[in-house]
Amino acid sequence: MVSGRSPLGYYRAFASFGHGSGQAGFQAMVTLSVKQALSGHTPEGTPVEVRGWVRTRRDSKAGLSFVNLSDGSCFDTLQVVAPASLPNYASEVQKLSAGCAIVARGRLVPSQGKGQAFELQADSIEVPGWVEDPETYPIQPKPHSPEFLREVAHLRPRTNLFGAISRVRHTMMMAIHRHLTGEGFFWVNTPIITTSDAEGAGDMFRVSTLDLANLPRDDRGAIDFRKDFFGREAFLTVSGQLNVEAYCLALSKVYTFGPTFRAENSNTPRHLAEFWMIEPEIAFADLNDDADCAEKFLKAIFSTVLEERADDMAFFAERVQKDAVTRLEKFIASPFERIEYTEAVDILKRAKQKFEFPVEWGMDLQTEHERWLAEQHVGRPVVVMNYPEKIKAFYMRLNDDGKTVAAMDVLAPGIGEIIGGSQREERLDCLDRRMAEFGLDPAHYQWYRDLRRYGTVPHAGFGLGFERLLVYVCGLSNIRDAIPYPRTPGHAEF
RNA sequence: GCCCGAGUAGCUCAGCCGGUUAGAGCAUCUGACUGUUAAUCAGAGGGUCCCCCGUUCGAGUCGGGGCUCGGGCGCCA
Repeated sequence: MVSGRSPLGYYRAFASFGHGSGQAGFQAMVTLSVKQALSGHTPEGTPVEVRGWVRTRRDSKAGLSFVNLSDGSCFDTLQVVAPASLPNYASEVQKLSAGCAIVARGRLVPSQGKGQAFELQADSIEVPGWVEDPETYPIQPKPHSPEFLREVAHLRPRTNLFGAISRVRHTMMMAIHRHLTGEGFFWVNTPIITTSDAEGAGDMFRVSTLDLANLPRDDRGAIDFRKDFFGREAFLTVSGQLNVEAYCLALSKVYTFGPTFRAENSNTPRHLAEFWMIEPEIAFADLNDDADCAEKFLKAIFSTVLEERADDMAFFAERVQKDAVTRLEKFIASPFERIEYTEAVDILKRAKQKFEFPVEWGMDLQTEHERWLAEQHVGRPVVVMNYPEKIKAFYMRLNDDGKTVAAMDVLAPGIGEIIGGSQREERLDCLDRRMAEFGLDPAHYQWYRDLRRYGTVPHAGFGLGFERLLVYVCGLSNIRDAIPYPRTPGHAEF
């Protein structure tokens, strides 16, 4: 909504972009988005122009047609009323079908029909873009399966579902930047091309300019990457965390937010080869500070989406998942529970619930365990803290018990793990010991070790897959619908 | 990568134990009707039943192989 702006001010803001302005006694044409047209901020009778794509057309023998127009600016469509007196009424208006691009000019008036407050009484309708074969245009005014729409990823944003997802996606991205900025964070753009296997986080995509048909070889017959573009092996990033730690130990509160790549052969509704990840990192902070940060973060993002995209969220609740709105509201209102990993294992072992996988101290929790904890046992989001050191990454801080590291997972009802984080090992000797245990060559991590040699401090952070969060917010069942052009094993169309 | 399921009109699907010309809703086109709301009513057009091989007098239907899609698991965010 365009709150805090007078109708007059709104009008002025757009009048300068209109046609024929500056003539005395002539009211300038105002180009409005559908959202603006429906907002009620434009004085009745103002000459306006709206542009978009036809969703449906209904003809009336009373001498007019109703054209529902969408331009993506909001969930709702604008009803354009086209009188039979238009010169192109029979030749064009009555031939409009779903997907046609039109420019409609006329006056905004209160609607005589039910279902909308305002409508456009058209003086003219231009059709810059026809649909060449209406019968085979894939997007019809009816529900389509997400599976089918994945085959037409270039046209699916024209549906209610993907329009809503796209707007919520944008709103969430902006909400993340706004929230973290408000908390004093700086956005650090860590590299997309990397030469270190950041944390063994997964298989990596190789970046190379070598001629695959004619690879340079060294003395021993191995591929000579010294001849490659960067003079050594290079890959697409699997995480910006290690790089952002350096900026954390200078700017105190930082985050990465960018594309991330995993070359794993994962064929599930929860995995993408290319996705966006958010990784906040805070200095002078321990695991509890990290959990506080994560809780505040999630609640702020969800609040913003509910506030700014109420129209789209109402659609998800109506058509995708009944409790799409209420569970976010419940999430926001619930203080997170915090339990120790060791305690969680005890609870799971005592649970009457039968699990497919056994629970044993030292094993990572399965999705079924995580969901049972959050949904059945606690009934709200829960942070599980301090996991066995053997199942967690090398950079996580060893606890005093010598058996666990300061790692945390945020588990939410409905999905399981939504955030993973940890306090980082800031002690050089401990870090070196853990790297040795993981078989990592310290020579490849000199700059990372330097951070522990020069002004090291306790610090912590977490990682969050953006599309998984979007799946949760929208109530989707497949992550391939949470990103415009999904990349998965065997798929990089479009 | 492993396991399971599904491919029939533009879309969503029905099609029994193998048997005549493969159906419905929506969409499209034509007409009727109407300030209409995924309008309604009537009619019409629209099919390589995913592909190949096999069994059979006869295959959308049964068997084998392949392809594609979906789900579960693993890896993980």
